Amino acid sequence: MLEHATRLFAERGFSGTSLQDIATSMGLKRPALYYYFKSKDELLDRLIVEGVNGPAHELAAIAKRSDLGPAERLHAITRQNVKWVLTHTDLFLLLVKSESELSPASAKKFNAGRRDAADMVAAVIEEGVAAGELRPVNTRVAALSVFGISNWTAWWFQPGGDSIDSVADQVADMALASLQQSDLAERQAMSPRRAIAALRQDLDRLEQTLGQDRSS
Amino acid sequence: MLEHATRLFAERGFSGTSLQDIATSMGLKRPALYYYFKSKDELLDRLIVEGVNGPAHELAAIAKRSDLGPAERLHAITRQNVKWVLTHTDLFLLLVKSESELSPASAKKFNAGRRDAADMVAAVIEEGVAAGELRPVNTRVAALSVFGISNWTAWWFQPGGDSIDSVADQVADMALASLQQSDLAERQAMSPRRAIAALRQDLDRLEQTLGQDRSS
DNA sequence: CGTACTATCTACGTCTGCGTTGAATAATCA
DNA sequence: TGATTATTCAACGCAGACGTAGATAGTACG
Repeated sequence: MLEHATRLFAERGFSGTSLQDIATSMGLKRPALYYYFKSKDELLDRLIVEGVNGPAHELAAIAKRSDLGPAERLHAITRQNVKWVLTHTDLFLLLVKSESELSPASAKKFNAGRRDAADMVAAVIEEGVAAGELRPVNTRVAALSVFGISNWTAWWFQPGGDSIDSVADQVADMALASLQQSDLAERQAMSPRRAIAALRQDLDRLEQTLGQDRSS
Repeated sequence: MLEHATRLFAERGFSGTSLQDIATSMGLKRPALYYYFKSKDELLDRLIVEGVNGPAHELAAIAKRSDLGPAERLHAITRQNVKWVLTHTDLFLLLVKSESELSPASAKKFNAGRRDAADMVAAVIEEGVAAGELRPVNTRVAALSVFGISNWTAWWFQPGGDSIDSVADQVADMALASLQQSDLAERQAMSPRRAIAALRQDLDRLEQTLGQDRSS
């Protein structure tokens, strides 16, 4: 029943959905709903409780993993975030569309959660820049852009088409690539010793290619 | 006065904003508004008329420019799109948040416009992939992701901080980088003759670096 | 069988918000 | 200055939506 409410609120907005609509979609009369919650506002609060800190825990866990480099963590975070958005699309859209109608307490938690998430991603990017894996950028803009590419999936993903995993993969690839240091710039910045090592790799690859191409 | 309505609708949603709210924000009584429009729905329709095909014209013009390569056009389109979103934030948020409350005719035009824009960007990306400038990807996902990174700016941009132009620049850089062929992958795909030329360039750069570093 | 609890309903009260009407006031023009 | 037009208002009617009260039916359990 919370699913029905979440779906309708996500589609038509909180104010745009009457309890009558929800009741009808469940095959009930309107007063029956008051058996489950005290008021429409309390219903909204109950719905968003699961949403405010939904992905925060998992994202923070990824951000802390020391076995991955910053770039890998950024990729994993983006991927995980897309997967959460696409498996909780209704809840996510409800949160975004009805942010202004939240109770003050919920709104506060909501904004704090968003800020924390952005700070967390910004920190990972900052780290990646320091390590030379990512391009030097305004980390706040970069972090929010990563959320943008992830969150917008909620507006266009269609369950019938591509799988959630394949979309999450490509979106995470793009998010990482959008910030990753290009090889060219990387080499210009790297030490002569490392540059020579990179050139040797290139030569190895070239040799392989020519070996395979012996027929031509 | 249309500005007042757009702003309030964008903040609190169409259903969430009463005509009383709008009147109060303008220092008028509610019935005075009916001198300017026939009904609340007509007001909404009037507001979105400018929005439905807002950036479409300019974006299409960029997409058609033959003096720019696909990658450059993608960058320009993204940049222009971000600038439009950030100079029409209220209108944009109104459109996105109240999509479900549009009149059928407006909703149809709105969806058609969105689809056209996505197709247009997808076509540019497709062209870029064919030209080897962009990575091979699902062009639909890629195009919608580009819109994601652009559109999400509406949720976080603050007029006080970075300038619209600087944000648009960085976002466009990221959007392009998210799809641009990396040097490494490029070399793996390139012919041996071109690979050797690229290696020679690398050596030249290395020689220059060492020449400058003679003191060490 | 009777009590208690669950889940739902019909009917009602109340409030908010939309839209209308007719009149009053201000601006403009002849 | 008189007439016409532009702009605003107070008062009203009405529909829709929230919330409440009390009744009804089914179920569990001693």
